[in-house]
Amino acid sequence: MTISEVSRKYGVSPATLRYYEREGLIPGVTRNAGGIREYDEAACEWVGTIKWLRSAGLGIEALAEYAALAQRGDETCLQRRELLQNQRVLLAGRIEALRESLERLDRKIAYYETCSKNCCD
Amino acid sequence: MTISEVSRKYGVSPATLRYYEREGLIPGVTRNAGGIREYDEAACEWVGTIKWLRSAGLGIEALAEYAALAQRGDETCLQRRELLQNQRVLLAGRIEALRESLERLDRKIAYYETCSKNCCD
DNA sequence: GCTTGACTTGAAGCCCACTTCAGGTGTTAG
DNA sequence: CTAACACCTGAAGTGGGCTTCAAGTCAAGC
Repeated sequence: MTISEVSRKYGVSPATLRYYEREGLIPGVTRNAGGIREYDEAACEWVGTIKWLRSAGLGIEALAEYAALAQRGDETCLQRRELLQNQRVLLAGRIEALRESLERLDRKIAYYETCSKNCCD
Repeated sequence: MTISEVSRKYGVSPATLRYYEREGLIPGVTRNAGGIREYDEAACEWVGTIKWLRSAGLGIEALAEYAALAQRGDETCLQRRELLQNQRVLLAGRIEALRESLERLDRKIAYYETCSKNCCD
């Protein structure tokens, strides 16, 4: 697959794909004779994985670490699991904080609905 | 209250308080004879409100708009409510997306726990 | 042979939300 | 008198995560 095909498939811009690769997030992207990127099945799936791990809040650095571990093979399974577990804790915390903010926002909106002056804060 | 007192009370740095004020987020901060900021009760409470609205995901621009509306008085109640309702929708969407990512992350971690090769993605 | 279009690279730019800096003022303590 | 300290200002810098730019390469079509 070419970069533009992968781009279309996952909704990630070519520039971002190049950026991810530079940062070591997508192992195994090769070049053809003319120097053009060639994404094989595995590289392509990495893009998908990275995309959703990004949406789970993992930063570029954490993903680079994860990708580096994955490249070292099965012996790093435990470390990768730990990495994801740490990220899971962070994510759960963020969600909980947002959930509380949402509740508070709902209470404030409710006050605005019984619009008696400046309401709660 | 001085800036450093407000800073301590809400855990917001003096630099950030000045920044917020510059951006119009904290109406009604006055200066004493020497030009030093004087936060009255209302200004102080604004800081608290802004702090949690920030944590609810409102950006500086939205907060500036909100503050501007609030300064125009009770007649802007409806607009403020709508602003908050729009932000509520955004926040709920973000939470839902994160919740889905968390579930997916949990599934991936579970696969790592029955560690048979590279697991799901 | 020449243009077109998709690709390449390194470097610079951008947005957001601050943070840091440089230089200055005003009040208080010794 | 001066040193310390908390404050002030405008401007520049930072970090994360891209995005844009400039300049170049290559294969295909006319």
